[in-house]
Amino acid sequence: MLIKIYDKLLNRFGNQNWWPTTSIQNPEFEIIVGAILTQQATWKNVEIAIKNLKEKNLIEQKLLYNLQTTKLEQLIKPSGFFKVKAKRLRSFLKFFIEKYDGNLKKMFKTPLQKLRKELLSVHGIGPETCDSILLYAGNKPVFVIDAYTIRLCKRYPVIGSEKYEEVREFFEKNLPKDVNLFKEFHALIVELGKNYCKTKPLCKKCPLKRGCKHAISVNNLSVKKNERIGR
DNA sequence: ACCCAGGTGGCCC
DNA sequence: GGGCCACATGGG
Repeated sequence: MLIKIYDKLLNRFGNQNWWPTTSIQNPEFEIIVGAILTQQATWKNVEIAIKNLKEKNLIEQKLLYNLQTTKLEQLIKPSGFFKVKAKRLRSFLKFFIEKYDGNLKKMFKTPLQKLRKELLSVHGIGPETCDSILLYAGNKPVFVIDAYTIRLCKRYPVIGSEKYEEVREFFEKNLPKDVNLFKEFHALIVELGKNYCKTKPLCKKCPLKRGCKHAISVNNLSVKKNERIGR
């Protein structure tokens, strides 16, 4: 059933090729930085912040950790919540450097569930950021759940849960264990959410709406006016 | 002038 | 366990 939704979304929106990176020398690390910076922010703003870091060649674990906090704050300012995010980046870097010597291969060699627990215990890394790191930087078969996915579950009650862990397990158990599929599916759900699942009623072209040419049987995925998700 | 974004932690009950 | 709040910039 989930794979059917995936097909509809892929057919409608096309391949998203997540995670977007520009770095050739340290793309996985850039993904981790982006995963923290994109918390409750638009990707456009995160791109500016990453560009600022990149211009100073700071997409590198130890260089970034050695940077003064106030300097870091100024560079990531466009991504919003900049003081909080500077602190969160530094908590991750402290963990990453002290525990794994800033070595990505070493970190991702850790047994998945153990690493997941470690990441979740880092200040500022919650379930979505943690799983984004595991999936997109570490290529681990972990499905990323976000506010859009929860929204989808509310309106398409195949899962019967709106709790992060339960929804994640449902997706992981009911899809082929395919990292690239996980990457694309999550990206497509975000694309759907950005286009159709916000406060406005669903557009006629929504692939999850009845009557649409890509329709599946979903009653109503629209969000009530003034409904707030994720806070 | 609102409202929102690829969340998270703290505090309260 | 759930409900509310702060955090902050840039775009619609």
